[in-house]
Amino acid sequence: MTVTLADVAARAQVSPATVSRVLNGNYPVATATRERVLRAVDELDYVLNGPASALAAATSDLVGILVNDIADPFFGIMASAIQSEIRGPGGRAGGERLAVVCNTGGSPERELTYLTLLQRQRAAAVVLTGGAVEDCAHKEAVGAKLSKLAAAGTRVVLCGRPPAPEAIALTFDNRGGAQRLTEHLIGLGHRRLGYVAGPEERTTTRHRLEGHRAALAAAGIEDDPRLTVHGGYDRRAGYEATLELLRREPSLTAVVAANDTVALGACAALRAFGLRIPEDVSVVGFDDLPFAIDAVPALTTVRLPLAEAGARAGRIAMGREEPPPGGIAMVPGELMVRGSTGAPRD
Amino acid sequence: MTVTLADVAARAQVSPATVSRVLNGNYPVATATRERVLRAVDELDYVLNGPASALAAATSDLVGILVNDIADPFFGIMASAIQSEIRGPGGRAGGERLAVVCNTGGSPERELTYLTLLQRQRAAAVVLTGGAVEDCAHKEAVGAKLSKLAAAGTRVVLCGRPPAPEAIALTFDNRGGAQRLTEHLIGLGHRRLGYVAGPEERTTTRHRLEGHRAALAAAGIEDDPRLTVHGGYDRRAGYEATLELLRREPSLTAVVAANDTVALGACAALRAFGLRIPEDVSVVGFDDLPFAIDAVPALTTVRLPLAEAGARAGRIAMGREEPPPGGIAMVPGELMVRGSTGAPRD
DNA sequence: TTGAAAGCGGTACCAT
DNA sequence: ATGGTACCGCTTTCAA
Repeated sequence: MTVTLADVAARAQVSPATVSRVLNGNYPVATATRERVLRAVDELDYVLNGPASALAAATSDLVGILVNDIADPFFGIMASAIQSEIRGPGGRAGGERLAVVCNTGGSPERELTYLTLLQRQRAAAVVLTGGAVEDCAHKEAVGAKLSKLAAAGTRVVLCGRPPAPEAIALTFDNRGGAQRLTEHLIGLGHRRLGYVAGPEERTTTRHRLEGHRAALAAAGIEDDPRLTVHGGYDRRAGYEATLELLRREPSLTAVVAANDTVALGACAALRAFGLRIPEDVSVVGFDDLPFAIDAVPALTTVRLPLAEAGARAGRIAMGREEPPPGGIAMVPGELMVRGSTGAPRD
Repeated sequence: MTVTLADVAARAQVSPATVSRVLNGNYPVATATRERVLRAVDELDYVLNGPASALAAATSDLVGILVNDIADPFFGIMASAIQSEIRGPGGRAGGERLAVVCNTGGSPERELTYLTLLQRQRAAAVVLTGGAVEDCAHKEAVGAKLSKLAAAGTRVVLCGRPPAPEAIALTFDNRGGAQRLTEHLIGLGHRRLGYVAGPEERTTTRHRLEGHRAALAAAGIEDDPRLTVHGGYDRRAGYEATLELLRREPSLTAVVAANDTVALGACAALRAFGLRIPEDVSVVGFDDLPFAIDAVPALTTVRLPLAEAGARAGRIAMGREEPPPGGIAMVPGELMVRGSTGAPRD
């Protein structure tokens, strides 16, 4: 049968309480005793029972990370950064925390389901990453869940989505970044810009679009609604949206994509159309994904220190860093131009 | 305080046992009773206590997925597919399983640590993805851990690494794929091929390299050791290894990369050197990542049905699919040529 | 079909 | 510094 703490106690000739104290290291234990216990642990090849421990202590070592699309490197980088931040002291039983990466696929229902699952597991912390769905009912449901989680002692962090009273937030400057991206193209002389937006009803989609429109307005360019096409935050969506843009307005000289993954799809569509980048059409994308660098020499991106943002989220989640004033930290975008986005042809 | 199962029982005027049976749905309960219980659950907003449940039932709903690099889309795709496969009936309390994506970073120690953590959590299943480290001691340690996990009722699946007696394996044809990749270039007339290998002591690295060498040998091309450079499975490593290759042999006409991410780095390095792809140098990579498609029109890849492989791993992990004969299933690669890898210049 | 009650394996308070 | 021991909340025989 499986070895229990009592077995270890018996072998080390101490009480279960002492073994527990040694294992958790949060209580003074005589050195000789500790060694005896550790030896017994080793000899019996004892492994702590997580559920039992979590039950008794009313908390677990799990840290939930909700992402909209785990196959998107954007979230992989975030998750990676958070994960590398949650290790270290403070956790139970050896200080090892387990990151639980949950893939919501952008679905509101699954988001709630996962939050319930994490609540059920008595997670130590929960980090929600990426844009949030802008649906009133859903927003309320999530808010209620987060409140309950927080009340139960789970630390809650929002990363890349608007702040909420229930949690600490780490936000990106989506509006500002998008605005500067479009300004950059306008500065090069572009006037007919296609915009490949993200999914409707997503905060990131709306904010970035607002930034784009602000830049157009500031330059006195009419905002033709036909030049904005919505779709998912994936490559295929970028591909199809761009084809649609070309159908609607074959003479456009630049395409702004709501994120890098979408930008890749846009590039593919342009090429499929026989257009060269950036000689015929310039393409810019939001975010700063390593792989996008190679997609096309002239890809321009707004650099978001994603890894750093993720690391900060992790630190905040684990309570190592003082929550920012008002519970909100803003991570500004930093414009980065790679190669040259060409000037318009005609 | 938090609502417990006993509270629900009291409100529904039944015993805790009945509530438990309703929640787990694995026992006959009168319809009227069930409804009364469910109403109480709803009214009290009851959430099952996972640890308590796991403790009593001696098993949990957690499914561990070990990946070498969560920021690499390759693993994101795998994890995503597995995650979407593990839902459904069979799990405890509502059939909802929680995928735990663990990022080992390719480190043997962390791999073992995570396995221990999952063992501690009494995980329902564990899926190890990607190439394994080829160190005898480590291999033994992992084998021992897996045996214990299996003995404790955890299903163990290996996906993309060599089979082991302790588990069911789902393998890729690394040797064959790599061989055909190189054969393809040789067929185009290339004779001076650089090979950007993965990290040393990794099964995938060795097998793909073996395939490459087999192709060279079959074509009667000398295997110059200077034309093989090792590095990590990331973009930066591919970049640096390619620079090193160019330094050693400026006249090479093609580069074979051990995976797509590395291929991207190789492309970047060639461009930094002022070389055009594929006019000056052809590049091919292993795997089939969506983003790689856009990196350069002529990128050639070996197509691995990653999502399907991941899904199968998930199914096997959950016992929905019969383990393959001998516990091993082979997922063959399928050569896919995109655009044209050019013939050598001279 | 339902209830009673004995664990499951630790934790942490209270003693000593 | 260490031991004794009530719980933690749910599952699951065994009875009724």
